[in-house]
Amino acid sequence: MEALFEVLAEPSRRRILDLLAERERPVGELVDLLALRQPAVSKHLKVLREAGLVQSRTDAQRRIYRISPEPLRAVDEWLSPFRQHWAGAGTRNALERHLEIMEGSDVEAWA
Amino acid sequence: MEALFEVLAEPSRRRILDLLAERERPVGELVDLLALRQPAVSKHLKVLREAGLVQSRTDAQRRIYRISPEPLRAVDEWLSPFRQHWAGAGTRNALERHLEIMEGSDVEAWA
DNA sequence: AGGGTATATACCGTTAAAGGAATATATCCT
DNA sequence: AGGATATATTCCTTTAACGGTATATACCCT
Repeated sequence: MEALFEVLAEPSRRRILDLLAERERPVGELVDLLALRQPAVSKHLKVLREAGLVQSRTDAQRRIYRISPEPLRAVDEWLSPFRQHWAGAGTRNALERHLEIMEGSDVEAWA
Repeated sequence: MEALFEVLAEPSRRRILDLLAERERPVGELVDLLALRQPAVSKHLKVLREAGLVQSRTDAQRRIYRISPEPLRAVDEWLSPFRQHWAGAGTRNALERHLEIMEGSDVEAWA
């Protein structure tokens, strides 16, 4: 049981998701696009399948994969608490910075 | 140079970000909250610092850490293409499913 | 049946991440 | 100065992810 974020940590796997977000594709097409051998791609697809991020359907010898993005909601939800910070201290305009200085907060001490 | 998603793949590091999202904290407090020894926590904080996800300020012997969520915007942006799918095939209502069946699409073949 | 194509699985070797113990560094206090 | 506290760093061991080659499986076609 691989955890969602671990699954997404692999760059090739994110690339596969990007490619499948455009349209569904057979394994061979992914192999062509992904500087990886076919077994490596199949293994990544297995991980993605087990994470519920892709689904596959059979077409003769080929397996057509498509995206199944539902689990990504969890990532979106995990981000929620941080979105507030984006509008807050992280991104300050000149006025806000000025007010902080007036109040004596030592912004520059942070690194 | 650690890539953002790799940094976030570590559960303890995400937990640290969650804790710092609530409020800034010294290292010792994180150690208490995180079934990990102090060196391990310091190492995770180093990784988070180098990813620009946290900042630290000195308070006598202590280092107070706070969140710096700007880099998380990249995650948010990466998710964008998938949000459309959430409202699309991923989450279908009864009518949409019915129409697909009428059109002969074989939804059940996917897994 | 047998050969060809497409994908999955098994079995390696290599590499690196993660955590612990020990130690170094920095700061405070008396 | 010297001891105490807080954190960072070094070194080591264990574990597992990743990719490759070789092979198995499944399906097609003649």
